[in-house]
Amino acid sequence: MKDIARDLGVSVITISKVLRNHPDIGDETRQRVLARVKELDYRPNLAARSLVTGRTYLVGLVVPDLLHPFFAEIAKSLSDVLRESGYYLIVTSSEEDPNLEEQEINHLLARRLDTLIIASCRPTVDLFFRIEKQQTPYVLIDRSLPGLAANFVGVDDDAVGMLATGHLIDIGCKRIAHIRGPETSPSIRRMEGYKRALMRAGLKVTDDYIIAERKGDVGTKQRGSEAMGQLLSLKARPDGVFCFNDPLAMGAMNYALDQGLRIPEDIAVIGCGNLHYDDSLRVPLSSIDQHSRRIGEEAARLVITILNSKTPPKPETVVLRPELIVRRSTQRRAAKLASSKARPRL
Amino acid sequence: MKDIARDLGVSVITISKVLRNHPDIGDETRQRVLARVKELDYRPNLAARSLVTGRTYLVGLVVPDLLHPFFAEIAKSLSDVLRESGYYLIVTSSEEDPNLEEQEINHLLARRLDTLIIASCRPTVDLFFRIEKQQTPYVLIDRSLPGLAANFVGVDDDAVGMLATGHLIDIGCKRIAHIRGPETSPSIRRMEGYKRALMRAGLKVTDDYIIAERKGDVGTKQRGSEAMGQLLSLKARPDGVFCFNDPLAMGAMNYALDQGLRIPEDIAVIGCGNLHYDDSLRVPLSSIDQHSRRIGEEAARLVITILNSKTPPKPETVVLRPELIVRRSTQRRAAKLASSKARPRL
DNA sequence: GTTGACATCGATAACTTTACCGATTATCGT
DNA sequence: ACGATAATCGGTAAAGTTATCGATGTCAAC
Repeated sequence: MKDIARDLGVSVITISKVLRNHPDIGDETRQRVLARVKELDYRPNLAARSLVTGRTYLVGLVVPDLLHPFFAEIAKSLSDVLRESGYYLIVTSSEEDPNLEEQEINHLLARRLDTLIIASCRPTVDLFFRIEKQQTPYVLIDRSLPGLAANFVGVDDDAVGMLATGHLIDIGCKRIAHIRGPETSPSIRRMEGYKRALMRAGLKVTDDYIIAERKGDVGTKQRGSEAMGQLLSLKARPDGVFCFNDPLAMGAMNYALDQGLRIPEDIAVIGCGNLHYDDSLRVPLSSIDQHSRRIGEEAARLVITILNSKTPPKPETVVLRPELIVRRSTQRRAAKLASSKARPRL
Repeated sequence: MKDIARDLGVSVITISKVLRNHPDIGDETRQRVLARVKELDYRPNLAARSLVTGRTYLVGLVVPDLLHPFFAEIAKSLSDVLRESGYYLIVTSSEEDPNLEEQEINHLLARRLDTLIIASCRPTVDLFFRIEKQQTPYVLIDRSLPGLAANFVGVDDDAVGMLATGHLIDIGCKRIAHIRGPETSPSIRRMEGYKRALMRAGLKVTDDYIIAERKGDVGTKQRGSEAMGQLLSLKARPDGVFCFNDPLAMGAMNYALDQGLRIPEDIAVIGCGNLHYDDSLRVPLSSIDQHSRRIGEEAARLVITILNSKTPPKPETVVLRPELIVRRSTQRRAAKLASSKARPRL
């Protein structure tokens, strides 16, 4: 910047103002500066700018697994929306490990990011109080924490459980099992929805029908397969399964099919996530769409709102309504199907 | 830092040295400093550090599509390896648009990132010369550019084409078609491999059998479906198809199956990428594994090597050997199958 | 007692940019 | 012609950290 200023016989401050579209500068000077800037292919040092303005124009994203299409889609839509406002995304994965998550968040805090977006696997709220003490705004996505008044964007997981289970009931299932996810709010809520739907239909909740996620996360597809094995070995074999997410459902379906069972005739299966390949599977998979893209977009919108307001606004909660997508894995009685909009995407 | 220094009656410099494990500091002082640092939950301002050291400990990743599992897997493995060395990843998507890619790279250059990792969709090399002028090291992944001596990590795409096409020939296909990808080096090379394998087997190359990627990227699965439609309308219908990647193959298979064709009996299909769900599809998909995780790991290793060496080392090229994974979509003659190691993952 | 080696700590300057306010000139109404 | 207002530009200081080198103290060796 000094060089340009010297070359043009103006001050460094003038250059700085031109670069930020400050209205102080006359048109002629502005043009001369811009010309020279382009000539030298000059770009201001954003680290120095951050130092004095206190803003980095960086937003941190912490997810449990970048490979999971659900989080990948969120990352993508987040990145798209934030970019339009000049913010960039620095992503990191917690691998579903609370300690790693803490470590990552600590590092991101040191970088003085403008906001954090977190799909947390932490069981307690202490870490988030620390974040608040640092004055760093944050937005929780997908997973909420009890007793924490924070910005949150996610789907109504209670409704997810009810919708999926209710659908299985509608098509005539009597013994409905549930394969759970990791110990976080979505898994808990979806199970509650599952139980409520059963009770509402006069069916009783059987503990044997609820398969918990194991600790060592071995990869959800294989886990789904194992869980289905467990279910099929029961005396009263279930005739419908609601899986926490689609990879689990894939594994579960594979196992059942390999055992010679028919889906949905012998056992119906429904997942959650509505992933892109659901309609291309051995048996196209019914699922609950949780609007992952919109979660990203809403979170981005929230972030921008927060960063544009002088004083931190009070926490906002965005809860999206899940949507039932019926495919063959639950198409047992054609009569009952009102909304069979299997939307083909990508 | 000033506060801590004042509290402890030492200088700011001492604090700084302790924080960076500089050997200058005595054990007792070091402990006192660390205690106070922990007490205040203090973290040094990395923007200021960047300003004076000239390093940001940030690595930029530019990919055409974050949602594509291939790039998602690379992002994940990159992030994992880089984190161990204290580097973080800032990711951005070019949406397969050369102009957007340029814009993104410009922005990343302004941030003075330590290295860029790029899966480029640019047709020319000019932009990369600009990057070199900025002294920012970079590593190309997946896609190389002709006439550019740069660091590169990717798979041997010529071998991919030969391996896939050769496999189709081995199982008895006579009229082998190819659905291409976007106009980048992998697509070009794979087609060359495809042609060479045909010629080597004494089969002739038919232009009608080569379907080019359309400009407006509508989502590869649907594109695969359309391409298959085009192929099936030919007088001499092909009996084998090699698809540029697995999503294309999925779409192609869906269309063929919906038309009542049998896979692989009427038409065999092979893709590339070996994605996690390949073995759960309507017809489990044969594929070429391009070792996406290792691409990320090797790229990360390269980055760390570059950043640890005082002077920029001369460009390194890492070419991985592709691996054939046979599944049902090409299992026509059981005899020929030597390496049917369908590796179940996730 | 002097020398040298080593361990420990600090002073100064620099990195690049921007916020804040003051200075200068031009324009305009009366 | 005068003061007032607006437009345009610049000076000073500050942001939080680190590199470099110099300063001090300790101890052993001769």
